[in-house]
Amino acid sequence: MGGDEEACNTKLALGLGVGEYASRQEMRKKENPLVCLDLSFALCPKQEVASLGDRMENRSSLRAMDEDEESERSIDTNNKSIIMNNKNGVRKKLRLTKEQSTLLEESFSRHSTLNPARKQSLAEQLNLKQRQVEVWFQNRRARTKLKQTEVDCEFWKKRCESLGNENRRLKKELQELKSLNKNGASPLYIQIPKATMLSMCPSCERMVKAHHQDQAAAKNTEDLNVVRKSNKLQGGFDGTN
DNA sequence: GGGTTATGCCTCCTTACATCA
DNA sequence: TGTGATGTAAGGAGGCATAAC
Repeated sequence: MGGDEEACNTKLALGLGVGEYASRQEMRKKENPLVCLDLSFALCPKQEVASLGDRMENRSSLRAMDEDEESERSIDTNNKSIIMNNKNGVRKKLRLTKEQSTLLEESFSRHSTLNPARKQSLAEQLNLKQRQVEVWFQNRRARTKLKQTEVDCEFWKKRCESLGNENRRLKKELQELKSLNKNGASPLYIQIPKATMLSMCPSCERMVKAHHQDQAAAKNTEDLNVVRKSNKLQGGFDGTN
C-alpha cells in the first residue's frame, strides 16, 4: 500500500530532519514547480517574533495554552495575525500563513492522515506545535468530507430527478399502451405479470389488495389472449418469437 | 486467555474568532 | 461603521485499537 510505503519512508528519513525536507523540496520542484516554499517563515527569528508579538499584546487576552508555550507569540510574514498566547481566558485564534497552508495542503494531498514522524516533521518545518498540525489535518479531513457529501448530494439529486422523469415517461407509455389495448388495436401489447408489479410495491397492504384483484387481472389477460389468438389466426404478428 | 486500564488517534459536534460583503 | 454570513482553528465528548499489567 502506498500509505504504508510513505509511512516507512518518513520513518527512514526521520533522523535526517531537514534533510528529508530538502529532498522533498527537490521532489516538489519536479512535481509542481509553481509551489515555492520559503523557509524563512518557518525559521522566523525569536526576536522578531517577540517584537511583533508585542504589537499584538492588546489584541485579546487568551485562554490557557498547552504545556508547550515555546511558540507563544509569532506572526506571519504578512503581518496579519497569528499564534497568540492566551493569558486572560480568551480563546486564541491562529491564522495560518499562505506558506503554511500551502505546505499543509501539499502534505495532505499526498496523504490525508498523519503518522507521528510526519507530524513532527511538519510541525518543525512550519514552526507549529504538533497538536496544531494534528488539528489542521482533522479539520481538513472534515472539510473534505463535507465537500464530498455536497458533491454526492448533488449527484443523487440529479439521479433522482432523472429517475423521476424516466418513471413519468414509462407511466405515460404504459397508459398509452393500455388505452391501445382497450381499443383492441395493438397486438404488440404485452401484459406485465401482476407478480412483477407486486414485487416493486413498497406497501404490503396494496400487495394484499392486489391479490384479491387477481381474478380481475386474469380476466384482462384472458381478453388479451383472445385478441392475440384472433391476430394469430389472421396471420398477424403477436409480438413474441 | 480474559478483564482492566492507559494512551493515542479518530470522527463528530460545537464554539469563538477573523474576515469579508 | 455596524452587522450578518462564512471560514476555520481549536475544544471536548465519545468510540475504537493497541499495549501493558
